[in-house]
Amino acid sequence: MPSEFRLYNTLTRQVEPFAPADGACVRMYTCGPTVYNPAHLGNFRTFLFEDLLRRVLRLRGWSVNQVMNLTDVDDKIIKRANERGLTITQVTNPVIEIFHRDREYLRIERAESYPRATEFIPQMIALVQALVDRGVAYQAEDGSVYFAIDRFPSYGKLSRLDTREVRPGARVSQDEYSKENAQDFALWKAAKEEDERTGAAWDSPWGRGRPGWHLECSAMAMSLLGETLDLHCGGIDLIFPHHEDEIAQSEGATGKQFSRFWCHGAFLLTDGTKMAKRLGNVHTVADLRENAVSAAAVRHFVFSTHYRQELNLSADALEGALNAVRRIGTFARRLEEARGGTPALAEAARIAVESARAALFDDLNAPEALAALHTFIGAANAELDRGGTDESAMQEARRAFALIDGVLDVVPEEVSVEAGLAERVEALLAERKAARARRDFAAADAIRKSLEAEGIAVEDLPTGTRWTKVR
RNA sequence: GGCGCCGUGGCCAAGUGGUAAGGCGGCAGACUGCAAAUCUGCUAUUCGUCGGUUCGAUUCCGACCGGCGCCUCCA
Repeated sequence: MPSEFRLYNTLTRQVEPFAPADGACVRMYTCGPTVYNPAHLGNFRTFLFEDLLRRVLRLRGWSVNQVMNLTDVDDKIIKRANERGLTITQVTNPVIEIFHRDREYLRIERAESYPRATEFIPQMIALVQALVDRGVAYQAEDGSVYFAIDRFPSYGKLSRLDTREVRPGARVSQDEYSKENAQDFALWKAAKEEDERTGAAWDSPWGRGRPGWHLECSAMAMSLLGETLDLHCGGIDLIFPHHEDEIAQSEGATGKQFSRFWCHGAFLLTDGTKMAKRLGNVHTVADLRENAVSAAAVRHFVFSTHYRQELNLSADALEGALNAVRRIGTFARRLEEARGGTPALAEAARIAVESARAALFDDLNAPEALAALHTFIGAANAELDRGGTDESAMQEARRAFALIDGVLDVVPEEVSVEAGLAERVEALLAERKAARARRDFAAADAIRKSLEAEGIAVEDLPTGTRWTKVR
């Protein structure tokens, strides 16, 4: 199947054809979490977008080498470690564990590597050295090393911001470091007392210190993926300054293009505003689990809006996703159990795959892929109602569903059944069957109602009665 | 102040210079002892407002109104 894959590139502000430079493996770097606090759903929206991207890249036929960094040394981590009398590692280790648990809950595929900033200090120092050698970085009086943006002419090409002036209304930097130029950013920060105390200081040619935030990503990306990446992704708020600075550092050191494509996911909002820790309106994966919001529902919710569009988290939207995903789950089971199909089923399957691929390859149009899936489910259900004995049509339908769901991954998980429950339910259902046989529907309905009250759905099918635990 | 995004039915949300996908919800019908699931039909003469370009605009341009984001903590 030919189909060109197209992706929006922040560098050019256009949707462009994309393919990996070597034609086979996409080398992508995705900015990961700063691990001082469990990541919130806003962070996960971005990670979900990246999960979608890597799955679509594979659907297109490429392999993927994804790196997601874990920023395990930074101001907030040091602050927290200091407050609690811990080392930064003692702060970050448990948070990293939570990150992976949340990641798995949301069915976000494991990236090929999760480098920790603290494990790449030598590479970072080498990068700073290269920049100093090339004359685009300097050590200031405070001992820190800064990148001199006016010695890097293309600075600003990604964000297209006029960095010359800081206007009224802009947040003003309260920098405690001394720099030549207000826009220069720290590559290497001279160690302070609390850095030493929390294990956040390393030896370097410029004295004890620690890496600047931007430096971490450049060093890890280039160490693990080479000097020119195919793709670099993150949240839209990283465009400036983080990604702009990464470009400056990396290209300033190598003279080569750092990343061919830059992709940014839009924000997740809560109550109409950005979800951010400092605004105190964050929701986490833990909140979702408490409210029995399945991963499938979250994915459906997130993928129902294009990744470059803001998305507002609301109870109504989540509820809608939960219901939609229930229909998908019912259909998935029905597909497994069906014996045969019809020619029209096969035709619907072909259309679904074609539409979903076209949508996904067109700048990750997940909402449209979801629509293709739903349209397929409607058509397939109608055909299945009609019966049919065509085995190959059935297989084609299963393949189509597996292919699309292999990207979206929106079938709700089965609710686990605790020991002993099955026997108890079966016993009650036997009683109910007897009641129905003697047409004592009041008794039969009472049993069904009591089971439903504890989260057991009872359905009478032509083939017999089936029960499922729904929560 | 600079830069940028958005405004589509009750809710969520695609999309296109040629006459509005899909989901949720709701209503009616089929099926069922009744339900559930599923199916069928209905649910925006209209895409923030006002102008302009055009044979034709929701889609292009301009203004305005409303919401949001970035301008060195930030997914």
